Amino acid sequence: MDERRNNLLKEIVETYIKTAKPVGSKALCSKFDCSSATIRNEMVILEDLGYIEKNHISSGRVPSEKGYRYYVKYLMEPEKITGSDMLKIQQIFADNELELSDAITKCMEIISDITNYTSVVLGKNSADNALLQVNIIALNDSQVVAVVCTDKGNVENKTFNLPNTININEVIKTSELINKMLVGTPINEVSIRLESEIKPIIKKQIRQYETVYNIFYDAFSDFVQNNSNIHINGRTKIFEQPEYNDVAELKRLANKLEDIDFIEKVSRDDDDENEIKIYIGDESEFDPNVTIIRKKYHINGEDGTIAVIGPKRMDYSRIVSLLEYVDEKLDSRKEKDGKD
Amino acid sequence: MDERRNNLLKEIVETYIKTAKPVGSKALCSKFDCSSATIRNEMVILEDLGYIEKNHISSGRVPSEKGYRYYVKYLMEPEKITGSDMLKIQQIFADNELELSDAITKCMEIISDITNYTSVVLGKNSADNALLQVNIIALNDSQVVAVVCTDKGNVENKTFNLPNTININEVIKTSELINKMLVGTPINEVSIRLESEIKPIIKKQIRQYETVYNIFYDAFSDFVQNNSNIHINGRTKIFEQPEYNDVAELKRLANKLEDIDFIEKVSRDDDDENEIKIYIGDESEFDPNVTIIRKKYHINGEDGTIAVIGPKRMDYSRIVSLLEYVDEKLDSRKEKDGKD
DNA sequence: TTTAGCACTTGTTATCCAACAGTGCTAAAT
DNA sequence: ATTTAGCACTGTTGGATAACAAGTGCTAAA
Repeated sequence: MDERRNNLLKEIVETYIKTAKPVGSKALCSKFDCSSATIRNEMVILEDLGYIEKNHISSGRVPSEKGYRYYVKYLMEPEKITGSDMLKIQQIFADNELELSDAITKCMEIISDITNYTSVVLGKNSADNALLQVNIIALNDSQVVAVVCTDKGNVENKTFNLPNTININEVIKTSELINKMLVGTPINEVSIRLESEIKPIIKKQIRQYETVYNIFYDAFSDFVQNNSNIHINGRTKIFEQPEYNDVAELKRLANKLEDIDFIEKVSRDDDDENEIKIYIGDESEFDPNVTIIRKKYHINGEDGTIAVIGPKRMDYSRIVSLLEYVDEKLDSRKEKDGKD
Repeated sequence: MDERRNNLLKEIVETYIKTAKPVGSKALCSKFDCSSATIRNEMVILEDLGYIEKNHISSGRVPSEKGYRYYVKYLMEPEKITGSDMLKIQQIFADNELELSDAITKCMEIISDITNYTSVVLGKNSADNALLQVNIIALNDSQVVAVVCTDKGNVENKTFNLPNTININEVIKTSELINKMLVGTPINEVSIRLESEIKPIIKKQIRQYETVYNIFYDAFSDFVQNNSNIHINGRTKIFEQPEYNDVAELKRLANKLEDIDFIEKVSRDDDDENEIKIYIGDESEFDPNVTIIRKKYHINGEDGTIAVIGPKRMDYSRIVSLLEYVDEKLDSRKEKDGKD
């Protein structure tokens, strides 16, 4: 790939990102100071290499996924954030009373707003939380609330109806047992130890131990489920992108964005690396028609993910710059708040 | 309106509900044992009265909002729920361990599923809840979590950073004081009694009583704010309705269903009456292109609203029957659980 | 290696046409 | 007084066709 060919691909990708229309040879000659025929010759090569595609035999060229990937890897230049975008984000972080997770969510709302993409924040990942305390509160003689609290201060609660064959005291005793034995256990391991350590003990003491066991089992599994708090912003913003301008695709995407499993998959990043990651269409397992740009954050002991969902024709450099800027601002917050 | 005319309108509305296509005169003659011309003559009158409309001069007739309203008020007959629908709802209520609000939500999920409409549940209005217990859990020596629980089983929590001039034990003592004196107080009156009864006492015992007082004050006011929990089910189900089968309308509706203000307006029913209410299109202030069917529930001291959002061409009698059936099942639950 | 020129392909748009569904109206029939 | 058959009229729909725009590939000359 000589320089002109690189520049040509870069130009094609960037014009397509801007216009959403296939890029023809004529439109490019002025930029490269040559005739459209020359451009066409080069285009044939880029097409043979798989970086660009045609919709039909006589249409302009559109970047392929491979083309986007190449662009992102080698050609893309960091974009300078505009003053007004910067200002909006700065204002959020200027408000020191705003809790960190709220600030992050607000940032992503802004990003959705100014870019017309959808964004996701996965915060308060309770994976590294440990059990601090479980309380049983009796509402009346047949209903109890189980309140689970972790060392990071995450709290979840669940109400249960007790069959009248079970005495509330038995439930309370079991909770005391858990508080004695399992405090400090990572929250997602509690269920296992509940079975291996608590169950055998209460088996000897409580007749209907299975039911009591289930109460706690449910309470904890509920916790693990509920506590990955995900915020999705501008769910309908992405609908404004021209690629989704037909009914079938719109419905498909709407369903996808409603699907909590999809959103979770998008925002869950088990990798250790901290840099920005880009998933383009079918290349990833997410969705053939979207690109996802994702960044982990780790700040004051709380970690999570921020992600942007847009079309494959996404403004890569802008989003990368914005996410990096948010991250930078997060770092500055770290110095202020950080105690651990 | 003589009987035949009523029957004709009923037939038109019901066929349109079923087919979503304008109803012509020919299709109706067999049902009324007369010629299409006779039907047409009647149709002209129904149109003059404003009950039906034409899309264009030579199209079949479509019910107007006034027509739907008349149908709902005078013509609609209760529909018998099918066995399988009934079974699905029964199964939910059969599970006695399921908390009431979860059961209601599950019901509405089912209804969304089988009808292809969107549904909303507004539950746990804590207005008439009373304080049951407040717990202070120490995370470390500078952070505590205050967990507030009401007699109806609603729980909220809030984390506080303690200035190091305050001893955690002072906070815990205050919580014990509250638990002794204010249990049973309606949750929205707690703040007042906190000031008039608790504050004077801790003033004598704690040097920085103002800060401690503020912690509890914040925790309780937070509670009152946070507790209207809304569930929306099958947000994209309604997209399958043919009336929304074009891009612009689809986007409009999607935006509306994302708008929390809209959803809140839909589900908040300040009226005292308990019967099912039906809001048809522009007739109400909600949205020109949807019908909302809504029912309040009041069960074991917890009250809320269930609502279904569909096209104006909604299957009114089916939804009314389903909502009534859910309500009936809720009542049966009342007898089992209810002790207050 | 570049370029002008040209034939060719495809999508888009407009127009026309016929088939169709359904109406309103009139005049005759019941 | 109702009902109905008949007919003219009016939009909708779908297919065919033509004109046009955008853009390509290829060839031959610069």
